[in-house]
Order: sequence, then structure tokens, then C-alpha cells
Amino acid sequence: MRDRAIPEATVARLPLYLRSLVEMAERNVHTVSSEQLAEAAGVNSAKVRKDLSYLGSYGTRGVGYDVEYLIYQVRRELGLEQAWPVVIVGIGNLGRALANYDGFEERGFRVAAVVDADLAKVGEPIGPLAVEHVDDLERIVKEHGIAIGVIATPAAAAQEVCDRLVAAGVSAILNFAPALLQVPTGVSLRKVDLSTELQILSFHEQRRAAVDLVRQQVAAQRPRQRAGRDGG
Amino acid sequence: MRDRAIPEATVARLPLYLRSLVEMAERNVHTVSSEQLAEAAGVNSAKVRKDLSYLGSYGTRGVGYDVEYLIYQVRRELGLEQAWPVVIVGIGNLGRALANYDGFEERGFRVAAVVDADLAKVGEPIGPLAVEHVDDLERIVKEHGIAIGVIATPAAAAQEVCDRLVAAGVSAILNFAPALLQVPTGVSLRKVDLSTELQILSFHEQRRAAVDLVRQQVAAQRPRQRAGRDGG
DNA sequence: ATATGTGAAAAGGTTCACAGCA
DNA sequence: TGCTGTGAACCTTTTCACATAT
Repeated sequence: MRDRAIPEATVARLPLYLRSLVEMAERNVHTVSSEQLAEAAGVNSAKVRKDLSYLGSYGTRGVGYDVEYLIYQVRRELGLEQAWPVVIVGIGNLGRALANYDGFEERGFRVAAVVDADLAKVGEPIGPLAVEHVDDLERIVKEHGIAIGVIATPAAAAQEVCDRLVAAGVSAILNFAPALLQVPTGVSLRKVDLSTELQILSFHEQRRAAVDLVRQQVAAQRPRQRAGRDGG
Repeated sequence: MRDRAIPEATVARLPLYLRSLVEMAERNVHTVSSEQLAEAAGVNSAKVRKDLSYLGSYGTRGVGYDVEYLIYQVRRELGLEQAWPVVIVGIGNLGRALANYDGFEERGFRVAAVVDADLAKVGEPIGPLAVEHVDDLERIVKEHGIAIGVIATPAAAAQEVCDRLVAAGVSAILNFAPALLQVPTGVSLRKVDLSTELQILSFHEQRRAAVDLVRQQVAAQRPRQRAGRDGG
């Protein structure tokens, strides 16, 4: 063990474990088994053990994991010991919602600035902040030591905003615009795409409908005593 | 080919291809090679070909794919020939933003109703709709033939809302609340978790910082002529 | 007695590389 | 000639199953 390279799939699950662990700590649970954590996080216990083993040997055989200590270790691994300052670019419906979302503050992030290209919006108060102009990005990023940018602009503006963020020194970007962004190597990029998610659901929904239809047809045929060859 | 079971990973990419294809159609591009589509969607071309081959043999060797026809086929596979009616539950910052998001309408979904548990919000206009009460979910779902529910409530309310949606007959759920939802088999569930995404970025950011630190140290040591063993 | 940590096997996904076809 | 469609190789991720530790 101690390969010093945590698989991406594991990294993506650490926030899930962290959330479950924090809930447990709030309920004064001090020890947790991989089985219990798996249940809480909705995965299987072998996965929990393997994932946690990448962080180190923090469990006790026959006992389980100390909740507080595991929270500490997962936070450390995720780089959440500090609260990262974040800039949100694009103050439309979504940007405004994100800026006002309490979850960020609660989970290790601080909205340090909100920015828009529309001069009419500059100065508008968003919680304790005021909207600043996108042209000031470089100064804003430097001033607040911002490392993470959130893009909530229309798709057409997203790449330019992305380029500006990168030029200003931001090296992690979360993109909500339905557009494919190009970033230089060394910059990490993730995207959240609402319509993609819905379209994936649509696929399964439509498939379910198709299956139901076949079932109905089969049911309708049965009384008429049509022979064999049942669909798998 | 024609295995009649499209891998989940492929399903998740179809919306991406669809978006690129629609953009091409708008630019009056009539034919596309796997190489070009790969470029547009940010994946590699073998993947595009394999993914599309699960839908059928819709390309022409030596030529490429007909854009319009491929759009038709991808839409059909994703079940996007109809506009699915969607209900949004939880009209806070995020729910309001989602309800007003044009992207849904543009991509095969129709916000048919918006719902909240807070009586003070009932009747409030959201675009062309008015907020209805969550107790009326069953009627609303039946009335509009809603198959997809979007949960934008606080985490604490999410499971109850989810149960109510399922009881009302909804069989696909998109969850924005930072909570693990339990659904019966046969109901599809996807989640969008903003802070999880940020935490994954944080991991990479922190790792980058660590690497930079090592680089700095190495650079600082070099002038002092410390010997060998350079970090990979 | 009980639950971790981990090799090994299985499953799933990606990429290569080229035969096959327009 | 040029690009698709796809077996085969490769890599990643998941799951199994058990030796190991308390």
C-alpha cells in the first residue's frame, strides 16, 4: 500500500464519505465500521475499505475507524483544511443561486468575489459582496488568492471567461455552462451539466417505457394462447 | 454489434455528442467524421466510433456520419423525441434558478410544475407557472403525466420529497440536495452535488500545491549543490 | 470474535490497429 | 483513398475472499 497515487474514482467518493462521517460525528457516533460507512454512503464495504486504505491504515481490526480521526484524514487528503476562496463568474439565475448557496461555506469554500460582464450588474449586492466587473478578474484573483473559479455564464461566453480565469492564475475551474471548455494542462476542470443529467434519466425512462410496452403486449397475447419464444 | 445493451459510460456521452451535433447542424455542417465529432466533444475518435456503433451502423465508410440523421438517432435513443414534463420541488435559490433555466426547454424538457412545502410560497409566480403545494404532488404528477422529478430542497427534506415523488408515480429523479437518497428498484436516480465537485477540485489543487512546494525546495537546494536523487 | 487491509479474480471501460467497405 | 466498425490488448475499477491484527 501507500502507492502515493489515489485513483480518481476513489477521490470522487471521498467527499461522499466525508459527508456521512460528519453526519455521524454530529450524532455523536465515535466509531464506524466499513460496513456502516458503506451503508451511509450508498456503496459496498469492500470499496470503502479499499478507498480508505489508499489514505493509509487508519482503521483498527476488529473495531473499525475512529470517526473524528477519519474526518481529519479525509479533509487533509482533499485539501480542505483551509477554506479555498472561490470566484463566481456570471451572475444570472444560476450564478446568483450559487453565490447564495450556504453549502459552499459549510464545506470548505468561501465565495470571495462575484463577477459579471454586464456593467448594469456591477455594484449589485449579493449577500455580503457586490458584483464586480469581469475586467478586474486579474486583480480580484491576486487580491483574494483565488485558486478556484466557477463559471455560470451562458455557453457562448464560457470559453473566454475560462481563458481569463486561467490567465489570471486560477488553476481549478467548475463549469456550469453547457459548453466544452479547453484548458491548458495543469489546470483542472470539472463540469456540471443539468441537461446532460436529465437526458441520461430520459434514456432510462424511455427504456423503461419500452419494456413496459413489451410486457403489456406479452400480457395481451397470453390469453390468446400464442405459443413460445418469450422475449428475454 | 447490436448487443441491445448500451454501456452506461456510452449513455453518459450521448448528450455530449448530441450537443456538438446540434451545433454543427446550426452551422450547416452536413457530414461529420468520428475524428471531427471527437474533437468537438473532447474525447478520442475510437471512443466516438465505438459509442455510435452501439446505436447501429449509421456511418458511411470513407465518408463519415450524416449530421441530421445522427441527431435523429441519438435523440431517439435518449428518448428525446417527446418533451418530458418535469416537476421541480423546492423553490429556494436553486429551484428558482432551475425553473427559469432556458436550457431545459431547449433540450427536450418542459418544466410543467413547481412545488414547495412552504405555504407562503404557494401562488408565487415562476415564469409562466405558479408555485403549488407539495401536498398536491400526486394530483400534479397525474395531471401532467410527469415522469421526472427534480429535488432542490434542503438535505433534510430530500428523502421525504423523494418518497412522495415515487409514491405519486415519478420514476426518474434528479437530486440537487446534498443527501443520499434511497429509491426502490425501477426508479432511476442521479445526483448533482456542487460541493462534491468543488472538493474534487480541491484535491487536485492541493496536490498541485504540494508538487509546487517540492519543486521550490528542489530549486532552492540546487544552488547549494546538494547531490542526486531528484524527485520523478 | 470481529473487522481491517489487500492480493487476486472479475467486470467494465478505453485505446489500438486494421479488416472491410464506400 | 479514407473512414467506419470492431476484435484484441490494455488499463481502471469493482468485488471477492481471506490472512492478519486486536
